Amino acid sequence: MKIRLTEKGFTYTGENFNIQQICECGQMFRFFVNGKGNYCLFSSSCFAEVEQFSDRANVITSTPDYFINYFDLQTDYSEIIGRLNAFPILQQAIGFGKGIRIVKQELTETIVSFIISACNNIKRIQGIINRLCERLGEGTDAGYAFPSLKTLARQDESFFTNIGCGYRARYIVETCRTLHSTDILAKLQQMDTVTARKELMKLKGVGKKVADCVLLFGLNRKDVFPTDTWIKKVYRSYFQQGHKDNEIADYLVSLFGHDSGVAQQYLFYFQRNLTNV
DNA sequence: TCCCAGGCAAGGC
DNA sequence: GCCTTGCATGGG
Repeated sequence: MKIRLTEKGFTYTGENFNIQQICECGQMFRFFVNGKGNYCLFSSSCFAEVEQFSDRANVITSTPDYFINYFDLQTDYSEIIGRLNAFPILQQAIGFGKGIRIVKQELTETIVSFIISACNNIKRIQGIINRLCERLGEGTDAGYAFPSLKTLARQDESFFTNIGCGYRARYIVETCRTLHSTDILAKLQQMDTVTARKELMKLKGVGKKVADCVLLFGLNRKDVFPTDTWIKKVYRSYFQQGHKDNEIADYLVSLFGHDSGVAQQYLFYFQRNLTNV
């Protein structure tokens, strides 16, 4: 068994799990490194501290079931890697970040977080989301939960402006109220990827890129390739040229199929760490 | 300082 | 449809 429950949480023994890479590959925003050098992360109302070793990881948490699902531990990433290694640039990126896994985040948190991410930098995104949780989230001994949809839908635009959302404030207000007053969230789970994307893009502040991030990180649809400024750099450096910006995502999905989302994260992490450190 | 950041909506054609 | 522009804010 790769997963063993312990008195403090659980231990995962196996390949393809590196908590630094999982946190830093751009899919989540609520994490920090504590005094012991351990990555600590919040998701929804759950908290975990992870001790990383070369052959295993100890996940210290009061909600092990949540994080066993969250870390996508039932998926065998070596199979995905085996297929992606056929592409030389992927082989290189996987060599750099083979411990990445696609996490399964709660839908509302994913939608709000990635609306905030638009035309923003990662430090500032993290700051805004932390303030959002501090002001509206339920307090626990570990920190603050992500606010409930009900609480979010009750805020007016000035609240989101005051925590630094800028012009995204009105998008968040409108989208939270829509999510709260309809059953879109439940319906999204049942839709195929293309239909779900169209539905997501009806939400204010959600375009193609944000929708694809929600599909990947919130609905665990791996047949999408969120294409942002970093991925455009990757495309221009390593792939066949000639596609317009709005054609790149479809082209990359045509190459990587149901492994697209995982490929995207390997390449994103690779590109950011090559050029941004 | 000035440029840019995991884009999106709205308006013009 | 496709292309351009404005947008709040703060990190580097």
